[in-house]
Amino acid sequence: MNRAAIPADPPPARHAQAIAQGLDLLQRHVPLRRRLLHAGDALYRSGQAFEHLYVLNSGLVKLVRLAADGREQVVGLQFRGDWLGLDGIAKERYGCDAVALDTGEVWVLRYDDLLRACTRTPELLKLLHEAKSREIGRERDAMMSLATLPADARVAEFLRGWADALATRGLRTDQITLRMTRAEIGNHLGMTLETVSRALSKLERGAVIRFEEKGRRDIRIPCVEALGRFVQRSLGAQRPAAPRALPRPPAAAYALSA
Amino acid sequence: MNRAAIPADPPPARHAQAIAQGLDLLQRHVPLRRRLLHAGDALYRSGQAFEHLYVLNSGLVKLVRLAADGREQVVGLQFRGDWLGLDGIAKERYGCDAVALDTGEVWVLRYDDLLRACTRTPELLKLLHEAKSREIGRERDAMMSLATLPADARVAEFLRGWADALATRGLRTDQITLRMTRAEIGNHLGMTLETVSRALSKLERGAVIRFEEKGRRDIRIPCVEALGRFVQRSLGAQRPAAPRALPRPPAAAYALSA
DNA sequence: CGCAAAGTTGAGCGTCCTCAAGCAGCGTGG
DNA sequence: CCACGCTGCTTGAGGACGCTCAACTTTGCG
Repeated sequence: MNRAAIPADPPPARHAQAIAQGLDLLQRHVPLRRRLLHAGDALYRSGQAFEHLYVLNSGLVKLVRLAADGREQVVGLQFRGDWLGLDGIAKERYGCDAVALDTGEVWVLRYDDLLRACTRTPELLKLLHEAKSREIGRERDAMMSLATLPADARVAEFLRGWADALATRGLRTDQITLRMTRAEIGNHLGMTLETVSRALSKLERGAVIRFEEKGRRDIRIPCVEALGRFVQRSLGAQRPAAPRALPRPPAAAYALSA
Repeated sequence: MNRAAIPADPPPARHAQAIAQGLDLLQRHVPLRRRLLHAGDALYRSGQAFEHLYVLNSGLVKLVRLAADGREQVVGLQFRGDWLGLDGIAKERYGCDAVALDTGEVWVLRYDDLLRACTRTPELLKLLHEAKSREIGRERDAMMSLATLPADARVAEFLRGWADALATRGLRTDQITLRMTRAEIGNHLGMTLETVSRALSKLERGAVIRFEEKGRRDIRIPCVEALGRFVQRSLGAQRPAAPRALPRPPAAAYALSA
């Protein structure tokens, strides 16, 4: 039926409340340790034995995956309310480094404690399931960005995603302080630092963003929608319509019901 | 400590048994419906209300994500034992299309049935958690491939991943039947169909793969390790050492314990 | 004040995309 | 049976996007 019409995400900033409630639920039902983070601190490292899950209460954490051959990539950024270490459950070893990019606080909980608490408090289990599900979805968006967007648009999309993350948490979205170097951003987005720099300059020339004076890491976003429009424009320039689309199957074989 | 030394994955084909056991556990404790799949059948569509989870018993399914602007991408392939629909839990709507690429059988289970069963049979819950965790890890590998490898190597890595998936399921890995067109592969890997074709030709010239006569979709892989070596070589050609590495922080701030 | 790290910008080049032509497999119908 | 058309695949030529290399500026810190 309504294929393209993906329903809009839930209300604007009711999310923020949901996150606060989730955190509250956690702290009331699961034994946890609070740990203060400073930029550069590692929560855990790739290959380390999995034992704890982490929930970020404040601050910003990057996830860095490293391959056996030495390649490494920033595969994700985590904000308040996000869970860390979920990828360690399957193999009983973490699959990434988790490194703080800013001061903050993380809640450390033993995985078995959490599971125990879940049996008593089913809402907790729901919280955990949703966190994982969300992570999967987010990663797929990142993949799609890498696979289908030109460099400029990828940077714009990255900023839009960051702004969204802030909005979801009830914070102002007209100003972002990037706590990463151009090299880190480039690594995350699959491009070089020079390309990131040029893309940002181009966004500035197009009045989509503005640099706050002093330091090129504070970015002002007058209008978040303009970022989305910039992405659209890059897409439209490539092809008249339906960029890189797959040939759609005959739309048959719905067979939704029994 | 042992940073780069990520421990090798569990024994060779004990995995196959683990998958079979998982499926058995499922079928014994969760009410499920079996559904036969034919190539082109859609299990579910993006935006549809989430209600069921699916576990693939045989066959091959692709996950296609579609963005609001019409872009779409094959974000994953699922084999026997894999779970489908996990991304629907958070938003209560599926985030992808799941389309069969081959004949097969999928087990359909109501999510709430599963959760109920989990309270009685904790191993089931463990199974579910692991499936999600594995999915997260797999997606990050895909991201890294997109972000850090040149086109040729991406294709090689794709084949290696496919062979791995077969090996994990106790199947022979010296022969792969690609059930996708070059366009689909290219879409998945973020390149055009022509580039896929050229990459495959190059792999053939390098004797890393061979085409089975009749149809260019059956690929023979004399030696899986050769694929990995091909990736390494593409990497080495780019830079003398440490391709696209991040500047590693002072390695301080371990603070593992209390 | 001076050095190191981060960022910007330009010039040249390589990888990959675009466009185009040709071929192979396959089902349909005369 | 073969002509026909259709879809999928391969290969080549040319061009564009993004990478490499390099010079320079700015910021931050001892």
